[in-house]
Amino acid sequence: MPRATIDDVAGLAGVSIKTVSRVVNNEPNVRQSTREKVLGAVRALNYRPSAPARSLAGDRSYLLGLLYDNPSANYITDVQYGVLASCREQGYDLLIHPCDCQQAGICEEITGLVGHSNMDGVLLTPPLSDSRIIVDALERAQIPFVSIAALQTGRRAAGVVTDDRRAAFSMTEHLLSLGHSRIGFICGHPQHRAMAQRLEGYRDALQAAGLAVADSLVVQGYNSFESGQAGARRLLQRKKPPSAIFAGNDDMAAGAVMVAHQMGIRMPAELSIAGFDDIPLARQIWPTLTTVQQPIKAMAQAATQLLIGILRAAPRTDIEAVIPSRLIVRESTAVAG
Amino acid sequence: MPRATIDDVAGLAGVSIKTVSRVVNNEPNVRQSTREKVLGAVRALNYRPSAPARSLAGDRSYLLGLLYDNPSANYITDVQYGVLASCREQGYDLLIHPCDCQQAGICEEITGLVGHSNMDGVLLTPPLSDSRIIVDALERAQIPFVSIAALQTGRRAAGVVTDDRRAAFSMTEHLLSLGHSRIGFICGHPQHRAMAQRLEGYRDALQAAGLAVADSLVVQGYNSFESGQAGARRLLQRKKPPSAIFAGNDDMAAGAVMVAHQMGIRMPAELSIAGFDDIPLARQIWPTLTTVQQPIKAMAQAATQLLIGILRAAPRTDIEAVIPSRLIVRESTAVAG
DNA sequence: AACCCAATTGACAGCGCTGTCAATTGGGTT
DNA sequence: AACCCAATTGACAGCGCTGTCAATTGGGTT
Repeated sequence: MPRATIDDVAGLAGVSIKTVSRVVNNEPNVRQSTREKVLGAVRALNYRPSAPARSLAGDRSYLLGLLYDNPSANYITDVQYGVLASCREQGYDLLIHPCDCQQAGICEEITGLVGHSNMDGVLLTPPLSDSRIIVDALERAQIPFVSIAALQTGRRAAGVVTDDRRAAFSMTEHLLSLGHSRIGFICGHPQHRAMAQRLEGYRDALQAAGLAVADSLVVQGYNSFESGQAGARRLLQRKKPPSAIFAGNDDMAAGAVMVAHQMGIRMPAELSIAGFDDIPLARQIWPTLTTVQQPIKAMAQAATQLLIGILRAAPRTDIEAVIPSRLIVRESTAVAG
Repeated sequence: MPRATIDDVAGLAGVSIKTVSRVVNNEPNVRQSTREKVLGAVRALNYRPSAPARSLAGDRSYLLGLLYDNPSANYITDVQYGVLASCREQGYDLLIHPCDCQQAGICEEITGLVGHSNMDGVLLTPPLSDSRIIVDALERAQIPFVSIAALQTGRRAAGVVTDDRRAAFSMTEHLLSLGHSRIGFICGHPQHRAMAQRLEGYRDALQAAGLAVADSLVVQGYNSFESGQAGARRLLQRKKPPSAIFAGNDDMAAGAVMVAHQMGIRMPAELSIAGFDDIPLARQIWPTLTTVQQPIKAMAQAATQLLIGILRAAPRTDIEAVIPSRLIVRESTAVAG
């Protein structure tokens, strides 16, 4: 049997299609008895509104986009999970779009994608959320968006963040409390604002402890496992290597762990390593990683709710929701040897 | 300026909207000169057909769904990547839908999802592809689908697989050639056909080498890291533990590696461990995993192409494309000590 | 009882395409 | 030159909804 349409429901309930539409969309000003009659017919016919018809008539698609940069694979799974949870709850569907942040014409690609699938709005993850040209392009094209990341300064937009700086501060304190005074730091990608915040938190804690921030103990990474390996190698080959390494994310920390294994350095006895994010990998390598549990799913959910709210109501802007993260101590950190 | 419609293009090109439609959809029987005139207007106006309007009028949505079971996170990233690549190429969008295979009412949930978003077809990954009730439901609802997995026996359907049995055979041979004669095996989920194939390959190789398949060396796992840990613990606590462990996938192999670390067993000197899939994790743990590189992205791409082909042409069924996989030897396997 | 006005309901156009089928075109054939 | 027929083009309905605005309802008020 073919799918029931709004006309079928209206016929069975003995009302006009407009009234069915009102009930289905939870609009006000429908008598309770009428609402029940319609809902009965909806159930009887197993009616589900046609998404394209709604979309065409109502000029909104109930479709959100999730844009992300390719390599961030480990992190994005959790983001997807959170976003989908909120989408389903609210009757939205989700299109995912990995894209290459660096690529020429990325802005046209993104606005093209959004236009073609006519999404109602998009969710942005770092590093896309940190790109001025991409955010500019979205604003110019008047595409509603929410960042799952810190807002760019001076931007009228909405975002959901965690307290990166404070969490990095706590992690550094943790290492200091274990007696480490030479703590290496592997920075994340220089263009990711969250990564800059984490470096700040590290610096703050050292200063608060009265220690100098040695340039030789801070190396540049690029968020990837491989860049973590490279960074750790540089740190561990110094004349006076650090007794602890704090990496800007878990992927890089895992790379550092790998290098330590290869160099025959025992962890945590001879070297403590800490990460940030608490991706599944943090529990799957040995020693398991002490890290900062970032509530990625919760952040993604909150961002999605925010976006849907913006789509429904008048655009509220300048919103930055902060969801706190917490320290998880596992096997990779211990008292300095 | 508002988005250009088919009428705008028709007006500018001086033809009817039907002709524009023909050109845009690459239909035959349009004079070359007309086609060029229309394409010129399309470019001039930056015209992009409205997805919902097409969908409503043409009764197809250019939307595919990718269904997968929640926990398979590590594997699904690659699948998504491959599927998306093919989708973009062909002008399709992708909706992703994690779902819980075990949950009551899963069939209604799936057909509901597909109906609501009115997808043209769906891609199935294991274990969904191995569930008779789910595949039955899709067939009953006449939803076109392709499995990124072996077909269920006796089923008229299409799927893309790799040569699981032969690859497992090769891996076992590899371990045998290193002098291991007591090789433990951690099975994958009993309801995943691919996992059963891998066990068969392991058995084949032992038999081919004239060795008995000891029941005590085969333990049941459930694909997860944790189940790999449990399985490895059981194997290594035997009076005569194996000198090598072959796990049905990399997640379980990684779990085994973790257990060996915790028990103070040196790898690969005292214990060789091998996995299957070559997920990123295989390179991120220490020692790096010897494994079977499954061409997941290629399989996903092939499956997507197959599905789109089926949607376009008359439904071809009974197709099983086989994409070969290959052995990757890393640090986790070595000559028996 | 007549009236009023907010609450409720419905008629109908129109969103931007594709499918159907009829009309037109134009080069080859007699 | 008249005709024919495949190739090409176009007219128009209709997909299933929502938005707009007008019509109706019905309880409170005078």
